[in-house]
Amino acid sequence: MDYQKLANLLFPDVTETQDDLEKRFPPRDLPEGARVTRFAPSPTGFLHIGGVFGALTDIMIARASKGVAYLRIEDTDKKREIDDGVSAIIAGFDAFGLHFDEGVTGFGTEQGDYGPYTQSRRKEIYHVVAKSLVEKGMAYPCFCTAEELTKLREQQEADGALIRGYFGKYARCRDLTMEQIEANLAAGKSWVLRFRSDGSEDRRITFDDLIRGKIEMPENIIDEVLLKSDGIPTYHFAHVCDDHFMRTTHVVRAEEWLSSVPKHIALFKACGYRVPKYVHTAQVMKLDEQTGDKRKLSKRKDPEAAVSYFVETGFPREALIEYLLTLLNSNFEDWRRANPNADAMDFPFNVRKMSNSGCLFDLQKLNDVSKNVISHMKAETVYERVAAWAKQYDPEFHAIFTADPAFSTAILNIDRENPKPRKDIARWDEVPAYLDYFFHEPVLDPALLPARISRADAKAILTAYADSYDPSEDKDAWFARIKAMCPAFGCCPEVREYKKNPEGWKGHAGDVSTVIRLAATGRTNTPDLCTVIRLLGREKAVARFLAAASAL
RNA sequence: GGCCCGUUGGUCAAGUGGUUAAGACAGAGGCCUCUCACGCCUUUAACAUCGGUUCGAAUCCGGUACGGGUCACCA
Repeated sequence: MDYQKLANLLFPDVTETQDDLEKRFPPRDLPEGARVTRFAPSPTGFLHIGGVFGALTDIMIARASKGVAYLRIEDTDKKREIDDGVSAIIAGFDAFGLHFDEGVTGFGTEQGDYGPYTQSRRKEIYHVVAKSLVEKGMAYPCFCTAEELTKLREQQEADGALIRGYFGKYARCRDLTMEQIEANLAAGKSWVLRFRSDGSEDRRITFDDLIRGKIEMPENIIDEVLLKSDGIPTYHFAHVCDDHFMRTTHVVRAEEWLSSVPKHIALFKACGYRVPKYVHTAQVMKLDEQTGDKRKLSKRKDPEAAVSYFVETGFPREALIEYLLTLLNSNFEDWRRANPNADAMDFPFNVRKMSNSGCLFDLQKLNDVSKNVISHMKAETVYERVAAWAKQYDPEFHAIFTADPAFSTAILNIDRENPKPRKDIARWDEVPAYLDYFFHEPVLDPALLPARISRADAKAILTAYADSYDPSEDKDAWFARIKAMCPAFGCCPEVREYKKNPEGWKGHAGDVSTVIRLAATGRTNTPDLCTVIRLLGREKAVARFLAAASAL
């Protein structure tokens, strides 16, 4: 067989050689030990939480080694592609403040010297490599139709073949003569380019996965499709070409790819490329409420799988990143405690600390992380974030919340910016209900009054308090006055004393303040009441006391 | 089914032959306290299983079970 002739027949337009490509995409000039990673999604749907997980891994690995992380779009499957797939990915990363150093940076925009970073724009590159493989006799055209392949599969199943696929004696087109190929081509038959595997089923290969360690597998024997009939490469071939010429050092991908590594190694070797390091990450799972089993987080079944869920519910982006980092490297939490104000991106990430088993996505833990993150924010920041969230997802609240920014900021500042800040808020969508009583007149539910306090007493307490309320009092003076009011209503000024002798009193200072709290806010639990009332303003507060009193 | 990966408390996990088997979230109890939240203290709870190697095994080896992945002109 004259492979050179076959190569020219198959790829008449290809004039470049692999050497040309090597010159076009020279090795990167990076410091010793710098790692080049890539995140390579397909634009087939919304950005998945697993995508953020993977991208974050790429970025952290690159950052910790002063390397490069780039974004490549793998749009080789035209059938599954959706229209705004790329923008969904970009917007998703943007929402979480994740930025790549290189690659696709926006809608139709790219940056970096190793592009294009969109596979559909790299056809010529793949064809150069494909042609060279044909020249070396390592790839051949296959004219089998879909029906023939289906039949082949059925035959193998019927035979109970242990290994299934296009290989060995099943590979009908593997040994076509030049005349047969020319005839098929002349007849206009469509063809794919297949790898001519020289693997053997009783040889095994070993490789190192940075997370899983040494792995041994049977050698690849399948004549994998390299180029589909439309000339677009399959994932396998594109992976090899791109990661070589984009000079990727570490291929980070989900563990579902683990079993195709032998295929990829065979291809790298056939092309004469150095095999990159592999990092196969465990998948993010969730607990199926129906079956009680752990299972892969699914785009269809689990709304929280889409990153848009976190945007809509209003988890701050930092919280999701922090949570993901704790999943990625469990010592992140220790580091965070030691460096409470550091940028999460400066965390010294270690690939080897990554877990090798799939973890459940734990919303409760995210909640906790988020409360901590928010508690460390300044009131102004919280205000801005809530306003931005509400603008899109709760316009009605947005209107009242932003009507008086100084007031809204002040109420968000209660018990904030001190060594033990409150941790009431985990997500922005909790804020409207949390701050409700500042914006709407509360209704006092008599059922919430302390059982020890009669309605008549409550009414008297409120009337008396409305009269004497002095907004200039600080916390101590404020509570001192509450205590001073107690004896008039048969209540004990000191809770501690009351507890020692509950029989001697109708109630205690806490009960009195509960009545006031109910009148002012309609709730039994609120942040520091003194501040709440002061922020309400004397007029409004007194009006609430009197309204509640008359309702009793 | 073949091949591969995995399995430490409810969850995330530390741990690489000798530990009272960390820590965090969640749960329970308590302290603090005007309520709540915060903080602090206490507490419940785990090495899938069976064998082997070893003076000694969560750690090494093998079998079993269970979970996950993969076997396309999808990625």
